[in-house]
Amino acid sequence: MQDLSAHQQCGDCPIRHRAVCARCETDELARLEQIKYYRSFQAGQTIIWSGDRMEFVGSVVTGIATLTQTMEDGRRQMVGLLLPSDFVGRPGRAAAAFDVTATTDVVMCCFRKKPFEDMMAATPHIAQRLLEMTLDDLDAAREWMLLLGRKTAREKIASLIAIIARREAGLQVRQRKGMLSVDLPLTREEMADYLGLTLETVSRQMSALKKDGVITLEGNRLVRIPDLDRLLEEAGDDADGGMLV
Amino acid sequence: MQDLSAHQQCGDCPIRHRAVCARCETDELARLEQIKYYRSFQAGQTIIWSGDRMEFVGSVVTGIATLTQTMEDGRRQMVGLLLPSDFVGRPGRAAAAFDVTATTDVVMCCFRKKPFEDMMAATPHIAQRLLEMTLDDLDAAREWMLLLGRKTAREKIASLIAIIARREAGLQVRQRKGMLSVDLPLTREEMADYLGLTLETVSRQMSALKKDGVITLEGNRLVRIPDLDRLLEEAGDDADGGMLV
DNA sequence: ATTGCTCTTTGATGCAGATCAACAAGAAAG
DNA sequence: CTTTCTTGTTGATCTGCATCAAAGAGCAAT
Repeated sequence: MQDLSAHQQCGDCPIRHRAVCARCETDELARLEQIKYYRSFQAGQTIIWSGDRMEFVGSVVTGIATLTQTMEDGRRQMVGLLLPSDFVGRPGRAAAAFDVTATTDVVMCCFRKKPFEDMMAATPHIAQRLLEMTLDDLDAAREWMLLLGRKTAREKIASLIAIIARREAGLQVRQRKGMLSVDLPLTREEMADYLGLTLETVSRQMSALKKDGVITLEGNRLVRIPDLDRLLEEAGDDADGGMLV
Repeated sequence: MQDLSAHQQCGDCPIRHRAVCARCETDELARLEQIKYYRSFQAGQTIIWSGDRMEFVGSVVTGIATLTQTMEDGRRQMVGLLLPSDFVGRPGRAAAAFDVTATTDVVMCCFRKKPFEDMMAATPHIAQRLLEMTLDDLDAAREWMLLLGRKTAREKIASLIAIIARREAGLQVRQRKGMLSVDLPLTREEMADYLGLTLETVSRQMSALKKDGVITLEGNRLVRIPDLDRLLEEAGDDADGGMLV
């Protein structure tokens, strides 16, 4: 089920300025354009199985995917949420360490691993950008460790909503005018997997935050945030939300 | 309290082949040698405060340091354990995101940030190695997310011992001949901060693992592991311990 | 030897979140 | 319109770990 029809120009790409190719000059981009190919995945489909040989790396162009780890007895923990422009795969490693699953329909811009590695060795701009993105991912993972290890269920939910709001808002921390609203890209169960909770606890805490006026729900997915500061307070973050750059 | 007397040659450095300089040629090493300087920190001393301007980056040469995050009400979560050869600091970022604290006496090989960044831009070997190390750190952080989000207290303790054993053994997963023993570099409280537990729970689970013959204790710090497979089983990891490379 | 540390162990009790269970609300299929 | 499936909500109960509390063990200083 692959849609290979789209032969988009890199210049028009919606993630051109944020993905691993962000720093590339036009000639470098032209070379990438030659080796790239698009793949589409349906919602629910597994993109990469943990332990499998990785034959490609790539960027999420549209849609949302998750990175998860599963124990033998079935306990699951999501270890990353992949939004458009996020990079998938690890150059220099043969086997995937985590499952990658499409949560919505996903289009990826892929490169076979070997040509990409060669390209990376020859193109410092790609390696530089990948380093920058990896350092960001590492900081995000470490923030998540605080959440998983020390926050209460209520704080976890508030943090998740705040983080998704921040990422959807294009990294603007504050946006006081008008009421923020966030379209949660996750089911209750996926939220639970991300937060280290059960889906019942997620549901209960969502209801509690709604009852206390911290959020409003419109359907199951659309969350409105009347007061972002209030939400951040509930999240237990210091006021600035931890954006340093 | 800085010991600046040691003017070690990079060629003799104990972390020469594993640190950020691992891939450097002799001429590159010579340039690094010119801008490096050593700093010593006493056990318990804070090396970097979260939020402070980072004026230097560097590698742990000897000793053990921790990376921690603290909430306003005092809840703490360790987000990284820094052993010799690990890199501290983030090129391209002005302020530190986490506290770095010396757990034992620590010697660091430091570079002022700006010269190091310049050097990195000019020396692909350094950037390459840093990318590789950062990707490893990211994988480790994600493994830790599974531990924090889904493992029981007993599994957490077993996992910690297994991971430290693996790192101390120089990344050899198995070493069946003779009994493994591990010198825990952490107090019970530090273990608790790392595992998202209280120190009482850590103490209880250590006692339980000892009672069940999974480990033996010699003093408070020295742990002997009669059967590594048994320990890995208790850790809830799949048998291979997750080493992919 | 005694005092005062810090670190660790162990016990008693309480609670946040897991587990078990039932039901509601759409949405898609017949 | 009814059936079935998926997803979410809510209630009742259980339990693993936190919390509160006290005491032991090792070690340095006096």
